[in-house]
Amino acid sequence: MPRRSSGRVTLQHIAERVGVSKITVSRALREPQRVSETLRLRIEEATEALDYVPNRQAGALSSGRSLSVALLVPSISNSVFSEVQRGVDEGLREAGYQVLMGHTGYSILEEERLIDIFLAYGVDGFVLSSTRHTDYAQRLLSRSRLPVVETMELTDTPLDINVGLDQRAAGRAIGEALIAAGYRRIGFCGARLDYRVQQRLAGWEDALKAAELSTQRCQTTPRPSSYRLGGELLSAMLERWPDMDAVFCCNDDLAAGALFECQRRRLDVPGQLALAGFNGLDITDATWPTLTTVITPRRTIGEQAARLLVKRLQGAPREPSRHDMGFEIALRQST
Amino acid sequence: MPRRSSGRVTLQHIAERVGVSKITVSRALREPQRVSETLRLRIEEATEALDYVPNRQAGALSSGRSLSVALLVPSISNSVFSEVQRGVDEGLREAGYQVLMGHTGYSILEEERLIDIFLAYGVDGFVLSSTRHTDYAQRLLSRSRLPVVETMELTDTPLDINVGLDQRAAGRAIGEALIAAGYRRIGFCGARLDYRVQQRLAGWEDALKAAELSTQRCQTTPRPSSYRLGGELLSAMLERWPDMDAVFCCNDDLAAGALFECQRRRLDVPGQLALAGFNGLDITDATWPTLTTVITPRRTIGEQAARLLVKRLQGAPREPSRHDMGFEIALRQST
DNA sequence: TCCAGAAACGTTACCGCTAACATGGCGGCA
DNA sequence: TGCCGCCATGTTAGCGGTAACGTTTCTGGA
Repeated sequence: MPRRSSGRVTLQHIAERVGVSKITVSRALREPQRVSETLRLRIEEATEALDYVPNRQAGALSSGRSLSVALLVPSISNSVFSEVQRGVDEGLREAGYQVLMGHTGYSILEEERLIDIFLAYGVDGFVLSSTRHTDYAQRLLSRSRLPVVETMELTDTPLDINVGLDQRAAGRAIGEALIAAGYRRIGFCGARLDYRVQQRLAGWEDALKAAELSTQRCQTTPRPSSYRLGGELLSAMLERWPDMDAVFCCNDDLAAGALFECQRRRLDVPGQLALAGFNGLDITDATWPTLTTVITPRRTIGEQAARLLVKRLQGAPREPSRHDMGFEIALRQST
Repeated sequence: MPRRSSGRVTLQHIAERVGVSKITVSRALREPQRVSETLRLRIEEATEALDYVPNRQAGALSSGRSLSVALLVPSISNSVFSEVQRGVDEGLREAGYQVLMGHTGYSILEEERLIDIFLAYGVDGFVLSSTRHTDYAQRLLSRSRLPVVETMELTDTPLDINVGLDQRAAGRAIGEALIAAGYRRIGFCGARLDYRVQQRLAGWEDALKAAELSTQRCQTTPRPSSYRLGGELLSAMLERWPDMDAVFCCNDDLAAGALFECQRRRLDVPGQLALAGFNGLDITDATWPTLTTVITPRRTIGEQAARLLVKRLQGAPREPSRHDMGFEIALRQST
């Protein structure tokens, strides 16, 4: 008993039109050199004439490979990750893979849910943007035996491939840069407080402690980061520590928001207060004054993740590895 | 001859463990009320014990529904679309659908490619963020008979469902607002020049012509929008039309960039030059001075798109419709 | 001339799941 | 008691592809 026929054009339709078997059509489309020239042309013509769209689900079910990869990012609106996404996308597209993106909202539970979903979709690999996962997520991943790239931060215990930068070292470096520039009463302001932000904070503390400076000027909140929040945090800090001469903001959004607040208060930057951000988003190079920041190689991280993943997808053996992509301090007008 | 068994846990494994047939397991998971209480519990237990992950590809292949929907946006880094995405995602998740996102880079050819790909993945519907498509894309969509929502802008000839706002009317409204505020030598600056920007420009011209003002102060470029570009365009405009007293930027990024350029030039905003943006991104409410803009209901558009799509996915009949979600002029400090 | 081997295409049997129909058992009612 | 109908579960036959192996035809060298 035939089920409702979806009206969809299948290999069978093309095969009948051309007068061959469907496996031949399948071959003509996937391995053209294995089919005779004339037949291949006739099949191509029929394929176009019928507007054939292959059914990847069927193909994946049969072959065990879906030619797709899941990319999980914490946030879509955060342009930090859109850069990573581009790198990943570009690298994987070249190799014939489609990237399916999900966003976790900075929650490892949501990450777990997405891993489950994308496993159900039969992806061939994962690019994650963190090194922290739930136990169940780790079990699912290791059980699946799929290649996994953990990005953005570095870890001593990678699940598989790890591509990122040393967030703590970067935090320390910007702290040292501020100290070198002569600032002594340096504050830290952080939002969201995910693991990466905590690492940056730890690095900032490292730098200040090494210079025997006080690390008390530290204002944090679990609220998500935004321009306005940058202004609010800065206001609170100025109230608590009026003598502060510099602030390292855990990301560029906060730094820009803090800068706007300074403008509102007619506070001269960097004359009365120096500001530094983190990531090197476009805005840091556009504001007046331009913002000192830590430029993170997001695009490169994405590309490298893609490159290593493709190697594994094409059969390279699994061997846990860690790739430090570094960072760069950009001293600009705000310090 | 058995093919390589993937090590994957299937319904069959659970069925054997519990001692029933796999269709019963399938039912227990999808329609729990159709299976006896005791059996259901045993099946649930086995499912958890084995970390069963269903194979959606197989399910979709068999049932003809994948419970997934494609959302195509022009750009991921543009936060305008991340808001739309959230609305869509939320609405569809409630109904049990997974959103698969793709980005077209503002190219209808890339959109066509993605439509082809997502059809191959067997999505059950599309949310597009434009009303302009290639002929082939339109053919594919109409052939597929899948529900399609075209968002962001309005059209007189929707493929199916259309949810958006009247970009031209919005452009006209901000033009009129500037005129009402007393400005007479009003410029327009636009980047990318996609269809929506062209509509805003047309609206701006409508307003100026209606007030018998010159529309010559118009600076455009096909380059993608960015903060820096806003500064560059403004510089060029100030050079060509030193008498200009207000500028409507086609989006908030340009407006913010223009504002930064004014700060750099020590040009008082709004005293010497008024600025207006478009979209109502967070930044417009954070800068100093805050930026006048047109607030577009991006989140609402996404939610409404999801709501209408779900209705169709659940069987509502197809009837082309157009939904104007409006906009709001936010007069702030920059004018 | 003969035969091995490659090239070109076909047959069969699945991948994992579900729609549709089939079956057996039990309660309720005339 | 007998029959109807429903509830819980099973059987069969695919969905649209592809892996693996088979068959036929062609080619060329001993």
